[in-house]
Amino acid sequence: MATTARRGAPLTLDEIHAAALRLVDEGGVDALSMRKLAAELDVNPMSLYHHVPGKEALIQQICVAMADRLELPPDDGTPWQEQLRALALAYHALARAYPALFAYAYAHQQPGTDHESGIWAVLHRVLRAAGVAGPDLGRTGDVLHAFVSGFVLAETKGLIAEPGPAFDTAIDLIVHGLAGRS
Amino acid sequence: MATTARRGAPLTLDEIHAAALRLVDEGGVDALSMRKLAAELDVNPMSLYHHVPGKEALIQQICVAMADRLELPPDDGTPWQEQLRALALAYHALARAYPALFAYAYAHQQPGTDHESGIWAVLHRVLRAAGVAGPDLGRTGDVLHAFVSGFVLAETKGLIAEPGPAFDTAIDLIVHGLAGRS
DNA sequence: ACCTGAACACCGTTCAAGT
DNA sequence: ACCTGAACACCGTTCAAGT
Repeated sequence: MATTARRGAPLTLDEIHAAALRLVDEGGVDALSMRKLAAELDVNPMSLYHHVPGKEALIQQICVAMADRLELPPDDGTPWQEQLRALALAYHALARAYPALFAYAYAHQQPGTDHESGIWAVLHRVLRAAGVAGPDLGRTGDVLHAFVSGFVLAETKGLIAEPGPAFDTAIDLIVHGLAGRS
Repeated sequence: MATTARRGAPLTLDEIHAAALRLVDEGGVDALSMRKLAAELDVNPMSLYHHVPGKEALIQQICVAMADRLELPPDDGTPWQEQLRALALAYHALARAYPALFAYAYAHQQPGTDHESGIWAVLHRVLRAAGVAGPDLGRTGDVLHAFVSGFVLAETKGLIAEPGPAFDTAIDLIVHGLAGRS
């Protein structure tokens, strides 16, 4: 018999990730413990360590799983203002889908790790379309990423009184700021 | 004798806060444990609970202690662009002084708690000077706070490649965005 | 190869007891 | 009033042992 003692099927990394995402979704990152996760999967806590190096690594893994779910807007022919708004909306949607994990990912982000996969390519493409070039490109990209991250983070925390109008205000401010720079 | 068993002087809330800030400063919020804090103060772990309701409350307390150290720029007669920059710089300085705690405070901020004391008054004053009024005032204030918070957070995390120029880019973008709105 | 139980070194916090 | 020791219910993780 190849079946394990307590479960019908062997433990899977995807299974672990799904359960971990569920726990984090329900009670925040603090609610994720290796022991509770194992209980959720009906498995001995130590079995997890055969699929994952440790708790911190597991959290990193579900962070990139979240980042992979970011639906980057395609390069349709629409003006850069609209594409910038679409990108911000995608980021916004991701944060709303995984509020707790998004906040954790932003707070624990490391300089090297590029958790957002292709987001930088899209952002730079849009900025180039807006006429940003040379050394300004990298700086403006960093700034806009920080701005939008800060906004969606604040929004998911309930710190924005009127999220809808405030989102428009935010995008308008960025668009006018980009258009009106010296 | 009024002296305690292990220490010359009785435990003080200020003493606890100072030690907690030191621990967080050295190893991040995760490095703060009631037991390590007690050891640092040469005291039984349980003694802390006579001065503080619990760990989470203690962290909240040192967060407001940090917020109190925010040096808000005075209302000199300088143009609003300059005052906005000064306010952002003050926020920036606070984040650099307490990087770990600042990130924690932003990630765990609650809607009700106004951790930043007078910052909103200053921000709204500057925005009014910039010609923002009516329902735009609250929205724009929320947006700018989130933007600046996001930027200084990213900066303390080392996510901004060129912090100096990027800060200028960020302020310029906001200033032009405010000036050029419809 | 995959899983497990016991064990180690930690946590935050309660409670009854000390002075 | 302030402090303490023992205890409870948790953690993450190592390690040797099972199949």
